[in-house]
Amino acid sequence: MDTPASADREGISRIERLCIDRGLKMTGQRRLIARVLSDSADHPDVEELYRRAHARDSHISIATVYRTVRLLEEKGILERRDFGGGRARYEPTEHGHHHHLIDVDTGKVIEFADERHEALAKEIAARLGFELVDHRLELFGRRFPEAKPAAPAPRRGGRARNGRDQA
Amino acid sequence: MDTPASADREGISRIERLCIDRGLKMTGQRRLIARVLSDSADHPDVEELYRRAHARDSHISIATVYRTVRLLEEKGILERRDFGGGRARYEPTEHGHHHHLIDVDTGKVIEFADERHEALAKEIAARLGFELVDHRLELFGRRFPEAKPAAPAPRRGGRARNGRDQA
DNA sequence: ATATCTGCAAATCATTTGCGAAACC
DNA sequence: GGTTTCGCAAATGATTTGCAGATAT
Repeated sequence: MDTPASADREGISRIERLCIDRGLKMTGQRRLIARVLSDSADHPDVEELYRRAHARDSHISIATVYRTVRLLEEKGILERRDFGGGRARYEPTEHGHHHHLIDVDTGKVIEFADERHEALAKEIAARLGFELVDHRLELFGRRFPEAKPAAPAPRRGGRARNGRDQA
Repeated sequence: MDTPASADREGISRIERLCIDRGLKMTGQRRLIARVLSDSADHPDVEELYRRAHARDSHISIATVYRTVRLLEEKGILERRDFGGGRARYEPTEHGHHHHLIDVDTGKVIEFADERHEALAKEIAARLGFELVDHRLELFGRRFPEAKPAAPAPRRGGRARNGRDQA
């Protein structure tokens, strides 16, 4: 038997632990969202988080997911990302400074870190007269040998439009 | 007398030239927006472009600015940027691959280019099994010696919220 | 002439928020 | 028990769009 990353034997998920440590009031829905987050290895948007949470307990509303995700971001437990596509995506704060490579065909996100890049960024900022507070690097790439299956341009109504489209 | 970058003696602005070259129908409002863009050295958002255009001719609507800016982006004349703050910002396509340093206190954007970074990005993508299609690097920094004047957190209603706030 | 563009207002979309009811410490 | 959170629906803010009239080629 393997215990999911979320809980050790019906216990407390990693994210829930962090919430408790910061003194957050743990409601059922927060516990649920924490568990969903702990089980997620990807970078879901709010809609997706809601879907996953709703699947486990349909008594949760998307407004609560929005509120919780924002709260956790303010508490430094989550980080908001914008990869284009008009929706914010979230990932747990943790693993040191890393960056993202977005597969332009599938929208999949791959994480990576690179020491040389960290040093270079700091150096560039200094050259311009700034102390580096933060930085982000996003690579958009295509899997090496392959013909892409010609993705249809979605162009859906309303707002939402950004550098590139998401999956 | 110096001629503004937009037009050589009542003539055609740089951006308008590009529009004509791509065979766009040149209406008065497009000509105006083209001129405003040609005169802008910064990275204005649509609201700001509308303000600048409206100042020259109040017979223009913001819907037209949105439509034009999108058209020019599709034609490869403009590039859309997202520096956080919930509004897209635009800059003319031109000067080779460059990146941005955002002053976290003022929201000002400084452009820079760095050969070593270009090479490094390509190398990282390759290491991960991808051909680099595009990439973006954004540095967030604070001017070197100085105490920041403690900016109040805006937190305005509605949507709009991103990594960092804009100026 | 005629296909395209513009203005206006209404529609969308992601996200936030007011309010009374329910839950946590 | 009092404060905080929740669900719902309505409000927001950025952006898009339908439609009738105005325009560029």
